Amino acid sequence: MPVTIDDVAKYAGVNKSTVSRALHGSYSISESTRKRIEQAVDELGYVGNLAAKMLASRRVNSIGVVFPPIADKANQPFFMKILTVINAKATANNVTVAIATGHSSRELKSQVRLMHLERRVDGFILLSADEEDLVRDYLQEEKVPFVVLGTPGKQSQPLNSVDNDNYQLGADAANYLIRRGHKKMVFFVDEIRGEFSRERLRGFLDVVGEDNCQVVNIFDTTFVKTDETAMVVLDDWLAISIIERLRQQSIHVPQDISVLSFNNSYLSKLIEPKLTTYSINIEQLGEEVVRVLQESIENEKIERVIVPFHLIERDSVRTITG
Amino acid sequence: MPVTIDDVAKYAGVNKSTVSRALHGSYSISESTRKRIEQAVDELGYVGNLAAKMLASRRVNSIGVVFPPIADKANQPFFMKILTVINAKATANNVTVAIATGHSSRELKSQVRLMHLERRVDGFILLSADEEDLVRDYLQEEKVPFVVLGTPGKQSQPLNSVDNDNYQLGADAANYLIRRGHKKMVFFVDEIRGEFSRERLRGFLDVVGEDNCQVVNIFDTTFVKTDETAMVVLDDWLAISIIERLRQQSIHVPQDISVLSFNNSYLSKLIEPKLTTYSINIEQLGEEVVRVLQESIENEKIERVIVPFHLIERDSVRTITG
DNA sequence: CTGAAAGCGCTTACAG
DNA sequence: CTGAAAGCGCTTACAG
Repeated sequence: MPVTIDDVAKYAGVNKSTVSRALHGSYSISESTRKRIEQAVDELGYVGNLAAKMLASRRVNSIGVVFPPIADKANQPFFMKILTVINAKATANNVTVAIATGHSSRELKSQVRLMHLERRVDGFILLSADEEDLVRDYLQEEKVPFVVLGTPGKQSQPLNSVDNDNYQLGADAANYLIRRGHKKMVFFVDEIRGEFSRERLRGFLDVVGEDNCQVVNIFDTTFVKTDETAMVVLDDWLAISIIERLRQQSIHVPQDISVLSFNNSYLSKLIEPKLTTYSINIEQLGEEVVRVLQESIENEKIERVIVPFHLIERDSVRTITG
Repeated sequence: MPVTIDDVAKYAGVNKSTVSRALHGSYSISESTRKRIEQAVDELGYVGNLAAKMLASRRVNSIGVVFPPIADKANQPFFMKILTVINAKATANNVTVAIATGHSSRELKSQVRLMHLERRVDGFILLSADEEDLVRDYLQEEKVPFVVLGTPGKQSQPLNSVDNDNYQLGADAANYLIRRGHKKMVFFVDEIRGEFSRERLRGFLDVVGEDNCQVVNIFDTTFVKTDETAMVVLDDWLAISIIERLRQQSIHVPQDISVLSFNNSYLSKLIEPKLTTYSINIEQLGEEVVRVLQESIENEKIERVIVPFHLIERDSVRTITG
């Protein structure tokens, strides 16, 4: 039989309400009884029963992390990494992480709904949101605390989000390439990724000008390089597959064309040439998203946080002189 | 205010104990009152409060999934996939999934310990176990139900596990290559992955014979191909980086050397040549692991399950004739 | 087949 | 600073 708060109280010779208070710091307890209680807890190896706490306090100390519908993207390494960071941060704050995964937005929503109705979690983190997003809309409707990671998409009311500044990221990429002497460029878009792809493209085009940039869908294999000297790809993985495609046409990177990509993933320094890529600071993204959620649970605050990025220069972009 | 079981009872004109029983199927309830209760549940939108259920029933309906210490491998796509499968299966059985991640075995153990002591979960799934494994040992010591995915490593008593037959996998790879005419081979091992790497190697060597196989550490870049015509690599990702390394020495796959790898990952059909690789049936692995855990929670049964594998033939292995 | 009661292990006003 | 009591929302013997 696990030891209960009553055992501790008896052992320390106080009432269980005193034990409860001593264990929560914020109440005034005499130094001596606190000592005795702490000792009792130690000697008995007491750990509070979660269910009882939840029931009595109406707080769960658990958050739900909602993955994107797996078909498109859930197994990119990004999601595993961010999950790890979120869990670390949550654990440090004494909250556990429950997850929701599914093949469709509908499935996800029904999981989220159940988790909410059963009061399994205090709030949710959406690891991504589509333009139309059942989960987001449900949560907003029900006034459940949540925060979306990345571009929040369509929203009826303001909501919590933690994001990179994708517009700025695009603009920065453009400026970097121009500084290295590039004039004509290709920008590969990926329709699946919606919003954040569009934002980066917008930032990029605003700097280089539409006339200097060919916009190509990543899955369009009919693309032919003309006078472009650089290309921007939304993700290291895609960059790798494009580099491979080009190699088969005897177009080499970076000699014939430079490649600038995003995410600084594991793979980006494993392949040849090592990729020049933007690091999107997953660590900070994860910490912020947990912090924002917790504050929102506490006091219904709404925040929009932008996390900075930085460029990792490696070998896939060359400087054009003259 | 959420609706409670009392509301439902009042609405249906019965006692709440009757409602509780009606909702759990296995009790005998007259058809008519069951109807009325179900209707009340629908109209009121009742969903049971989890904490109250847990406290009263002493069951949690939640399982913990423990990731490997992230440093080495947690962000391989395999883990994301298996998590998805586990979650799907668990959800179908009305149980939620909580996770534990960490940078070290010690960190992981302390998370697991807390989850257990607070009774947040009924049992655990270890996504991997090392030869020496603090988490496994703790769980075993405390008699907490758990199952390990993959080779269970050192164990003081029998424990639940769900695994591929790694020995058989190695032997199968050897037979396949021999059938395709290969005689001299290289087997790349990866010390990080310990046990399952060793098992596959053992199966492989037992078939081809030690004299016909050069065993090379994956991180040993001094490897020089001599008369070998085929190599076996533990994982698609590693295969890709080796193929790249060889290409720089103008050794091409599969013309100059064949490559056989494992996991049938996302990447394996994206690159050139498309990889011939073993599919390890993640779907089934995930379902089994949940089933075994639940049975173990129910009735303390111990099981050891082996999940079959199959080969996906693509372009990286060629047949040697003559 | 159903009701009344006790109990799961906590928290938190209320009093002093 | 501390105790006694009520209550959180369920489940489950016990009785009938």
